[in-house]
Amino acid sequence: MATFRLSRRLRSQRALDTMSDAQFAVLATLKGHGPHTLGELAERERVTAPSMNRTVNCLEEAGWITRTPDETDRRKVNIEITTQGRELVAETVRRRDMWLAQVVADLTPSQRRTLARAAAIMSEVAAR
Amino acid sequence: MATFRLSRRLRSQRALDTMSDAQFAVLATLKGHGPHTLGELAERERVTAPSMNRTVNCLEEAGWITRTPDETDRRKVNIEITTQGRELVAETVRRRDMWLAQVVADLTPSQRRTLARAAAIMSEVAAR
DNA sequence: TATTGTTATACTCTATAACTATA
DNA sequence: TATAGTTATAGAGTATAACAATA
Repeated sequence: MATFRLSRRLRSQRALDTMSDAQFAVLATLKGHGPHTLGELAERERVTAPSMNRTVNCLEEAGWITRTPDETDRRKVNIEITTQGRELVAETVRRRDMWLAQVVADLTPSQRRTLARAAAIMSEVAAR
Repeated sequence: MATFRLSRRLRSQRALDTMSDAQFAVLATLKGHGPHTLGELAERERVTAPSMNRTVNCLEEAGWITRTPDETDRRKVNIEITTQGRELVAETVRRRDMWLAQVVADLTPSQRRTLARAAAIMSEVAAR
């Protein structure tokens, strides 16, 4: 329950209210891990290809990403984040960091250490 | 990021694949905190009344909840979880607990203490 | 023939605006 | 007149099935 609550609270801190979680997740992946094909994005987000295609369409229309046909395998399409897309992700991260910084400032050093250790364990657990 | 990852992983453990998160959240609220009016549910889930109305419609058609006009204020509708609804929530909680139990079994006692402490801090933080 | 991306279709969640019934 | 719930309508995410282009 604590995980669900905190997740929801963090998610509410974003740069653009109009952008959905699904869209932002794709944008964050592209910014953090470079260009991906549609299939790679779909697999990474555990979503079907048509679903990811729709999300990517929205991002493309808004100018946050670009589609480029792959040179070597013409079936593939390389999806890349634009400069504006990068800035949007950065701004959202800044907001979340600001919110977290305020919250963490009120915690004791011991509580901070606990959260840091827990984060590592939680990531490990979620990967199973 | 750890919070988002774990949240997603936990959410994937449910009794009915066909039930959405929004529907399950309402059901869990009704089971844990008793009957609510439509407006109360909407406010609690931070969603508009029409949106909640639609979710409640689906739950009612499926037999997980019942609608009953309020006796004292006829504008209001009391929404209550059914016996089957209770069982569905219980089953989902069982599944999540089973998954968590398996995961936690592989952790050290120190790691478990860290997660327990972190959960309390995270809940507190999310409430701000 | 298999793979990659796309389109067609359908259902749920979300919202705002407008409407009904009740207070 | 204000409030609680509902319906109308529209946009986005999700899915499966079917299709086009390419390997």
